Amino acid sequence: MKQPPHKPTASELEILRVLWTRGPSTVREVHESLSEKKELGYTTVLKLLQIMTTKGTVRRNETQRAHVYEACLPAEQTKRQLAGDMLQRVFEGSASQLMMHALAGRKSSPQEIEELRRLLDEYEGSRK
Amino acid sequence: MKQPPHKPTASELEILRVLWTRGPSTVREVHESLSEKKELGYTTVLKLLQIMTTKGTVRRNETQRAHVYEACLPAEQTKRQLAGDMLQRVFEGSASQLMMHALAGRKSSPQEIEELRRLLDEYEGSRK
DNA sequence: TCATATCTACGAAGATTTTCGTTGACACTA
DNA sequence: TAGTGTCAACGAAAATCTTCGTAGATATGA
Repeated sequence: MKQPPHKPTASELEILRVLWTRGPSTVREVHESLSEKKELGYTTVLKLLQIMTTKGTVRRNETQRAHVYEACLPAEQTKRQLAGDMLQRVFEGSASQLMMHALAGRKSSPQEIEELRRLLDEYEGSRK
Repeated sequence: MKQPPHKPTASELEILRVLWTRGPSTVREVHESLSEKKELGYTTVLKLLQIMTTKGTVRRNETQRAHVYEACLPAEQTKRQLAGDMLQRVFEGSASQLMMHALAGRKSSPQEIEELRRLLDEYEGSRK
């Protein structure tokens, strides 16, 4: 059966972000990367990766002694899922509301605003 | 001391949404509102509201036998916090990325796109 | 007043998440 | 080959979340 992709927890997301940027990595590599930001035991990362393996969030290559893990889904897809989930759960599906609240309380550069406009044009163009 | 507002859990958010739309409500009212969507015990809702009270997410008026609960923070503020949190945790602070992923995989009406443009103009205007 | 309904408080079970310690296998090196 | 370091597996503790049953207080109505 094909189960819907699990929504990653906060910790799982941190690990996924490492895998997305580094590409396939060993536990040690993921651990070192995360350690730059906060203290975290090696076996904690290992356990997380093992759990994520059973959940199907990541897969691993066991041909080396140090198994090599990688995300099953591309970053784009998971991010889209997360954004879509919040869109429904918090903003009743209104992208405008989401955007408005995301922009509020932070400083966006004029470049970013310009980029957003460009994206809107692009999105509109792609669907006509 | 002033503690940072707790990030509501999934269930707490469902309750908050009821309180935001209905305004101050009793447990029964919240329960009935939620029951339209899914089955849920009365005491479950009661317990949630009690927990949220200790967390400071909601406050209650106990002058009536049926206590009346209301959200401590306005919807706007909590939504902004949730959107900002995801912006950081998932999209490295890039609003463009967030919007792109939110728009992907769903159909936005031309009206919504127009609304987004309007919001950008407004946002830009407000900060010059 | 007595039965019934409504309400809060309490506690607790089960699930999930987050975190590690320990153990035993394996590999490198002096 | 003996010692040292690295690795995965396992189990489990602690925290948090989700759900509800039960008990006791309070109101209502016949």
